[in-house]
Amino acid sequence: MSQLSIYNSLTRKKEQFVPLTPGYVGMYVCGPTVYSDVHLGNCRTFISFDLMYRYFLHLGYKVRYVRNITDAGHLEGDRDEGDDKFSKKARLEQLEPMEIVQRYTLGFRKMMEMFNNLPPTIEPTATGHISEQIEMTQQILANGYAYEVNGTIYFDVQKYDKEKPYGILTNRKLEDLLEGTRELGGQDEKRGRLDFALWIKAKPEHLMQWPSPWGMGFPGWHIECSAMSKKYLGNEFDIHGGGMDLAATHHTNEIAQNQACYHVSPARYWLHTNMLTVNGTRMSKSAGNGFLPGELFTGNHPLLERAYSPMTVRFFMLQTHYRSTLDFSNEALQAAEKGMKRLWEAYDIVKKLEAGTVAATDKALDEKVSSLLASMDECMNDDFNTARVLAVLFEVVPIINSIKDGHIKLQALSGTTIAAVQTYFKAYLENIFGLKNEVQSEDGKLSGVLQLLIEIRKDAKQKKDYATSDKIRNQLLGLGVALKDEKDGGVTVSFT
RNA sequence: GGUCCUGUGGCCGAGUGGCUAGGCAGAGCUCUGCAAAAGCUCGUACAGCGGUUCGAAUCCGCUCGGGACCUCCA
Repeated sequence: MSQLSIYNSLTRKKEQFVPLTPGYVGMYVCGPTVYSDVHLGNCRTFISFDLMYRYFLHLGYKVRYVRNITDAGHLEGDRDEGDDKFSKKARLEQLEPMEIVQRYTLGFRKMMEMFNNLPPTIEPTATGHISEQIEMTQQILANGYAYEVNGTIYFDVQKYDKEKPYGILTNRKLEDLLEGTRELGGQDEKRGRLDFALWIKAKPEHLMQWPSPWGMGFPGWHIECSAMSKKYLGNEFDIHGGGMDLAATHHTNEIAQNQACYHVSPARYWLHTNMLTVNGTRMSKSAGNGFLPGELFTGNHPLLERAYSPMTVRFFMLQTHYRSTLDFSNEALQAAEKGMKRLWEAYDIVKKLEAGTVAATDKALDEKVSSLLASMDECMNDDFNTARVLAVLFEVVPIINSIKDGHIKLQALSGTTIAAVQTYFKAYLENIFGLKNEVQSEDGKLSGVLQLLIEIRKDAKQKKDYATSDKIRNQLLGLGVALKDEKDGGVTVSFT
């Protein structure tokens, strides 16, 4: 089997994945800022990294997956007169900042659960790691890469860039970056245009503030990830991930902070997921074109024709590679919904197949299926290409359906191959892709009622009383229960 | 302006220089009391123009179009 290779933003190419410690993976993903509901773009990133997390587990790695919760106030802009996001919202809603944090943290976790994302192994909060952030800031100061102005500590980007390339992650030169930045205002206390705050002095009315060697204040945005990744994963770890929009600023600053503090770049592999778009434009908070997952699940949004389930959305995302943009539309979602249904019905058949011990009667077909299955691993190892894995699964589907319909005999495939199909479908659909059947199983009493109706209908059919049999089928369909007559005389029930 | 990404059949989307991606929609056929599902077959797509090559959607150049980042955002 091939080795896993992943695209490293830092080197801009695919590299074979070699963990720092054999058998273990340390992965840090920038989590949400919990001052409002997560929108779907955020969810895409976390679904992408959930997929990677699941795949590492599938490969047998022990994974420490750290995803932070940003619950400490950051400035709205990079100017210190701005309110922080939490206290602003709090005043608006007459709530304590930590009430806001609590509400949206719970909401976020709920959404992650609905999408069937596994929880990270550690989910640290910024406010829970203030002292670590202060310590790191002190060390950066001691190392000479930061300076204090009136109780605020700034990172000295130009000094840093003399020793290490500041724009290494996004392949930019300092001059080019400076060119794109606005002029410093007259009263600005920063020395350099690109300098960013490690610690920010708080005004008395500021709701979230902590004591520090430089007076009361709060941490800058970038330092939390540096401090927490270092604490739980060490100075150097395997993977650091996040959305592409974080690369140029947040991740660039993280690398600079870690280098300035520990003289080493934190992560070996930097993974960035691409944006979700609506009508070709990026979905974002500031653009106001974002969907909330809840709106999607209820269909309650002007752009949505109807509701789409969490698994439909997850499947929809898996049909695209994580580094490609994905455009959102009703048509595309409906296509995904149908495709997933087809795949899942085939999976239901697969589960019921009885793997014999006989050799394959159709050698060619047996080999074809085997090689299809093997290619799934190849696709996944090629930078988590879920789109191709799905394509392969869909190529196996007609074979499965043909076995069910009797076009292909079960014995055409060897028992080993049948068992492999079962293993692969389960591994990929459930364990790696994290899909689950959303149809609620009917409870005992209703099941009995349904069974009765099916029997009455069967009797009617035998008497060629099609008026009655069609009435039962049509009315049940109207209630969301679809009956399908199978060739063998049986009936398949599915819920819509 | 700088740094990049991107343009694939009606829609969504993979794609290693040569072999059918796949899904959805559409057409035909088979099965079927009908329906649904399923199976089989079908579109001969790669923005345009040049170039490299025996051969390019895939490499190079130019043109046109779309997008991202450079400012809070996954």
